[in-house]
Amino acid sequence: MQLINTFDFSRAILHIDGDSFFVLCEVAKNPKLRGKPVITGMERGIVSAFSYEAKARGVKRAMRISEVKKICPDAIFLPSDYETYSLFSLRMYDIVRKYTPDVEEYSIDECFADLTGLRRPLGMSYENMAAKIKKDLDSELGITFSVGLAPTKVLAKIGSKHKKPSGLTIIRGRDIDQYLNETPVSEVWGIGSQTSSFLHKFGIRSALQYAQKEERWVREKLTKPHFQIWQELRGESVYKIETSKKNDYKSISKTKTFTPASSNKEFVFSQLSKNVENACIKLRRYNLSVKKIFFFLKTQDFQYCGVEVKMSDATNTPNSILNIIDSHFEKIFDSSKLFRATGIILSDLSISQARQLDLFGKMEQEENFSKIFKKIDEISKKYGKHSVFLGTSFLAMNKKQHQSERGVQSERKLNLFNGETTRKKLYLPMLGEVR
DNA sequence: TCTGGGGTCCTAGGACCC
DNA sequence: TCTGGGGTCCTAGGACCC
Repeated sequence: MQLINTFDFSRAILHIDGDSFFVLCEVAKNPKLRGKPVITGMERGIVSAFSYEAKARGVKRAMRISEVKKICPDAIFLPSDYETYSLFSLRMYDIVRKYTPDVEEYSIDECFADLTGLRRPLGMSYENMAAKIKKDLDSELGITFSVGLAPTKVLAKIGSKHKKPSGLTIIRGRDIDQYLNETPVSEVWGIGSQTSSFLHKFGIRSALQYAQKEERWVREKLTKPHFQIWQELRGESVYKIETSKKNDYKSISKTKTFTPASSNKEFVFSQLSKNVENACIKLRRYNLSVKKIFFFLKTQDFQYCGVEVKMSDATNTPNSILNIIDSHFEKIFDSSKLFRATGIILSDLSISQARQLDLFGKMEQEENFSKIFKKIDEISKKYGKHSVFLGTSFLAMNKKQHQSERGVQSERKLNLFNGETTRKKLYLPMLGEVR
């Protein structure tokens, strides 16, 4: 194949991937865990991340905790501690930024960096930069990373995946074919199961076979994202490094599965109510308001039924959303079915702004709610999330809440509530509106 | 993969307009 | 009422990611 890129690095893109990130953060927190089969995700009942020791025993992603106990009785289960992982994540980005400002915070345990043009200023080869960054990360954070260096993002991803854990893989222009030949097309970043099986029909199994297809064929048979991947595989960099920090959302969603499944209408509604409250908390944190909602119920046999509603005015308070949901809830709830989860997706988001009063005083009411929830956000900041919540969420709050939270917070919560009196006093008026 | 939770982007096709 | 041609905007749903 004649690659576009005949020299080693037209661009030097680094991809850094934390090894079993959540678990290694836990080990860094508590060194006694080192060398043991550690598993995170306890609060969800399924495996989220697992140590290499657990992997060696046959533990897999998304496995049920109960399954794990059978094959690995000495496994150590931990709840996810996102605050700690986020701190490690920030430190990871900062260490890489000591070398270049062009860092993309791709996910909690991954980032990309563009090293192009830094050989002279830093006085070292790209290979040495990659090795040094990895060394800094490993030693400063006490956890290991797998690193790939290549001319494009897609190739750098292949590199970091090539040798794990703690690998450093350099894919020079002239090495591309060799690495692509070893990589199944289904493992390429951005090629999922649908596209893989489509490509299989044409005899394309390796990434190399895909990269060698004629441009015309790719353009005709596939869509833009896959065409871009094809370009990237051939060493032509089309994906830029996104250095801007994420500070807004196109959509916000909250879904929660509960066990056992339930056909109790009030209970299912309260689950949804809690999700709505959580989604609105996030909405307000980013100073956003929503105009379109989609809420759904998931039955025990994984059927979804949902309703989408467009609102005439943007809101960021749960009660107005719950009012709407309440008027459509009958349509999707069926007491002869068992439900296992509820969810809400907020889309058509915009920056919240002061609204003008309309003739009917509706806006004024919305403004007042907004003020109330602003206060509630302050209280939550002080006393912990869900120190105050809507009456309609009560059934959902009550149940699991205390197990997963730290004792201190629970106590405070109880004080603030002091039973049901406080809640009723605060929320009965709204409750009346909602139900 | 018998199924947890949170996102993004792209495209086809309909609605509507000239 | 039908026929031509061309454009924009919006939405549903697919596909993919961590």
